[in-house]
Amino acid sequence: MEQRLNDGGWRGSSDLWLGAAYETLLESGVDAVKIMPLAKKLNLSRTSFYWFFKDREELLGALVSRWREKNTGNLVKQAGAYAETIAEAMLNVFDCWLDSKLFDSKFEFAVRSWALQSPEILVEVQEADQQRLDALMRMFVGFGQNESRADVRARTIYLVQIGYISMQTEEDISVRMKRIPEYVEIFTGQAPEQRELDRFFARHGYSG
Amino acid sequence: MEQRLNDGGWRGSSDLWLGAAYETLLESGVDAVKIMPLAKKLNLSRTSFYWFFKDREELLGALVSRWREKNTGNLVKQAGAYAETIAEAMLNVFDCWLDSKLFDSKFEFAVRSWALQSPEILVEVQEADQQRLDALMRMFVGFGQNESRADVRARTIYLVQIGYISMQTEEDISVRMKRIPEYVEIFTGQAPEQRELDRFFARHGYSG
DNA sequence: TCGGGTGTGTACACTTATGTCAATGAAAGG
DNA sequence: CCTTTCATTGACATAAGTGTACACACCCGA
Repeated sequence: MEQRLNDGGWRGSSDLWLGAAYETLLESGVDAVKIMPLAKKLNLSRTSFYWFFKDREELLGALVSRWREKNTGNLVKQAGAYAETIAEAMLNVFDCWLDSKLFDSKFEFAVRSWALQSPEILVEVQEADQQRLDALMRMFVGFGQNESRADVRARTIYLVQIGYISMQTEEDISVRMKRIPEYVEIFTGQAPEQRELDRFFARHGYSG
Repeated sequence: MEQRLNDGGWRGSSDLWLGAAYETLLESGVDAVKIMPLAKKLNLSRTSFYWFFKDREELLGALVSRWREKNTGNLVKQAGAYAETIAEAMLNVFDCWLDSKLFDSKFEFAVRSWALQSPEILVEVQEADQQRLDALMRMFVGFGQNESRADVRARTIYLVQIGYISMQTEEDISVRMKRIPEYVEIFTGQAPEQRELDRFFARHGYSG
């Protein structure tokens, strides 16, 4: 093949392989994350992988770390963000579902599917679920809901989102925005103020 | 090996292989549904598979048919079942989530994960989602909700369930039953009557 | 300029999967 | 009994993946 020096620098790196693994995981699931195909994708020799990672296991481990660090952290943060009303707090959480910088839905689904076939990953996922549900529950309790009510409401919004991810729908942002007010009312039992909605729409660059 | 005649009859059949494939799909995902491992599981020679199925593709196709025929049908049926109030109608739908004869959650999740890596399966899943959402929406419209409200409510209950499945939680039936009244109220905006709940609990053999 | 660290590639040994083919075994009916 | 049908098998050819060993090229600092 003889294409060394093609871009003036040295090619490979740990992140290159990890990035390719990430993409493949999202597109085709864990079982497709194999060294040979990744090498083909990157136009590198298969064996050069072993310079950066001990073996395939180590690569998969790096993938899980990436997921853990991104998704759970931001959701917990948004659930605890400042808000005057429960409706506003709810909209803060919705930020996650609409901004891929805060929550990576495809990654989330890929990892959950992975958990199907790996007990270790299942444990990871269940720990994440617990942390996220706790954060949402604290949000409702903070706005005066009793424990049982807060538990079911926290579950509802979390499950709706996990379900939405699992549906793998590709919808226009405006379609989703139209449903937001109804969702807020169902989830919190309280309709959002127009100014709360306006603030929300504005920060997502949507003029409703 | 030599264990032929072990149960008085002849061993193999199309259903035997399909059954093994089903179990493997649920435990480990599509990529684990391979002929060699199935043969090992069944203690049969790998090649005898090809008497019943043309190839692996045909086996996977049979698996999808099984899923399609079971899950969507029952959900649509329950959503259209007789009910006096919206709360009662809701409880009819809940039957699916609590009775594995009506809806096979693990199968559902396995197929959805499969859809991640196969466009054909993704199409199947999305068609199923549409049919199910439509049935739920008709239910709400039938009880006097307007279109937009019915749409969001239908989505909410469906997504909560898909999300629940996707969480792969193993919970005691009593834990789930305790949440039922709250869910009914959140989903329909109307609390269920005690007699409605009693009828529901009774048919699931639960004395709340 | 020379040598050590850093990447990369070729060759090898091994494993697991796929699907075809021809041979065979058992049960059942005439 | 002999043939047919259903069911199973082992041998074969092929493909795709894993990881190791070792040689080679490139870059930088002494």
